[in-house]
Amino acid sequence: MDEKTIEGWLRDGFSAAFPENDFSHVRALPATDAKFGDFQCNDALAAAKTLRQPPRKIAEAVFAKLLDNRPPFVEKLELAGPGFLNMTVSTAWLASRLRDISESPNLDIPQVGAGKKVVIDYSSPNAAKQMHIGHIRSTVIGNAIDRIYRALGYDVIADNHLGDWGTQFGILIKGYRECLTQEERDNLTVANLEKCYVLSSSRAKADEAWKNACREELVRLQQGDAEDVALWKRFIEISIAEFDRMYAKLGVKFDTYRGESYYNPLMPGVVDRLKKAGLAEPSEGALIVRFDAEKLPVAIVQKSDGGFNYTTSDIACVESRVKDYAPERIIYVTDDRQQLHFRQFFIICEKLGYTTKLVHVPFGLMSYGGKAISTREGNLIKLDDLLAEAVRRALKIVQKRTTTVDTPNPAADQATPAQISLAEQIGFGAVKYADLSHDPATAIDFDWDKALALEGNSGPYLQYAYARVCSLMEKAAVLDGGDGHRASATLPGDAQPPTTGYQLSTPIEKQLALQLLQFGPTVLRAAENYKPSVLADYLFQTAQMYSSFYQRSPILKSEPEVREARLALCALFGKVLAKGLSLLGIETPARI
RNA sequence: GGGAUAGUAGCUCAACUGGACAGAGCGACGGUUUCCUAAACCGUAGGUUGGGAGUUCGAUUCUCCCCUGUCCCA
Repeated sequence: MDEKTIEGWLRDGFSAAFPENDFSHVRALPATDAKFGDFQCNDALAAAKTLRQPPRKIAEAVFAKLLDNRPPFVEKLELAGPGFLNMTVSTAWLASRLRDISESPNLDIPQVGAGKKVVIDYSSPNAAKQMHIGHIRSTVIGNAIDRIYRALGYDVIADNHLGDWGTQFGILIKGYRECLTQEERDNLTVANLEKCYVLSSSRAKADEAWKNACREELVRLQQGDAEDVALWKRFIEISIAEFDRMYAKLGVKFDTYRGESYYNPLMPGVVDRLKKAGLAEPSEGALIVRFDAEKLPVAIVQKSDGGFNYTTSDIACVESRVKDYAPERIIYVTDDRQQLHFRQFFIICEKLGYTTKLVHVPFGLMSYGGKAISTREGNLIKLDDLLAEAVRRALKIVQKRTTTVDTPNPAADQATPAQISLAEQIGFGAVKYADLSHDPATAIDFDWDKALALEGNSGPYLQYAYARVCSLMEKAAVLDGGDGHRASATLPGDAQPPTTGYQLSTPIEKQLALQLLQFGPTVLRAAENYKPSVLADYLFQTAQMYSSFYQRSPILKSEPEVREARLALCALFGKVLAKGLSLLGIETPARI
């Protein structure tokens, strides 16, 4: 038994009491209330069902075994209520655990993904359209899952499944030729593409000849007409450049941009395999897959006009990814309207013999004013505009705060580059956190003030907590006779464990220490549940705890030993906070 | 019509997958700056977890039936 793990001891206790059963799942959870101790184990209660015995009796049996074998660092073990096992650990043990975390290169995040590959499919906007607030969720949630999986040691391939193929390109090419000025064509932007699409498609609705012309362009494109293909490529390039501009602001990076067009040539092969496997059958001129056993509606894999659809292209996509990457799992982050579609094509993949774990992470669609976001509703807010407003709001506060401190001349309406950069870190952080702090499943009705909250449970609250830690470290270094640079070396890099040890001399310090121990397990839980919100919530709670501690406990002015110990605790908190925020894609400026 | 998903404080959300008295933020009210950044901290008020039944030591969580919203399929 690893003498540092409570869980090893607990599992041994359970196994000793009930040798027939498997207790590898037994866990020590943080106590729900400090009055119960530091940790609690509920598994004796949970075992009541499988062991068919009263929970209290099971707990008593385990309790006896645990007492026989109690490691020194468990100061107290109590049996409570219907069968809770409550534990109190020694401060020395806690201190040594803090030291472990502090010295661990990944802050004790379990490396469960080592040697495993995972593809994460997210963001996936449509080409030739500007990104709007509805795109935040897939991008930001997907990116956080991406970062979290990397932190767990997974080899992640972030894939942007662009909507770069389909009927809209006939309309676009026709629109490009007829609806734009020469100048607009020469300096083509996504905004202009969007404009000519709107003009062309509305014209197509009213004008049959126009509609046919669009269709003809599409056919030419599909048949590989050099001119149309060149145009299409240009549209895609311009679109990707524009997306990348947004991704740069959001700190998002993809490994590949394999859009729908990439899989287009593979679709006939998919249909062949479906037929051979006996999964697809003809119906009313189309080719369908039935899901009688699963009680799901049929999926069309080839339309009566010979065209394919999403089910087919997504199967082709799985085949392609399995072949190229051999991932252990593929994660799709899309809105929840697509749940049926995913369920269907996951089943098909399974029947085709693919063993790769396929996961759909559905999120609630973002609405605005209670209505779906669409051009037609006239409620479409461009992502660019949202981010600009976020920076504007953050800048207002940044200027108010920093003008007095740094720049004696407040006349400047013009923000300095440093102020703008800071406002971006804060504003973008606020936007991301507003989304990530919610369970992906909840639908969000967009609200400027909520999306850009700067107080309370918000991104800036966490950034502020971090900046205060940095400031504290800097002052400590100065007081120690240094030049103030030690702080930047201390954070976010290496928090030096105190020579005197983490003392944890007050209850709040012990609480904070216990909370910091939960960082690794929390990151794992966030990954297992595909919920960055689990991590966001943890970070907020931790920061609250820290702020409370910071408020009531003098640090720099304490006695040398206490001072050193508290500084170390603060530094470790800072490291955990910075790491956690980085996993959410939120930056941590040292000053704010 | 079938299915998915949600319903928790005035508002926005949590609740570690069945655990101890359901917790935060915002808003409201009241406090805290000769003191390490007040974007902070402390306190008060606010709940029949949509309704009803069931399963068991124990239900916001699981099952069934209603009600309401959103979405998907034909």
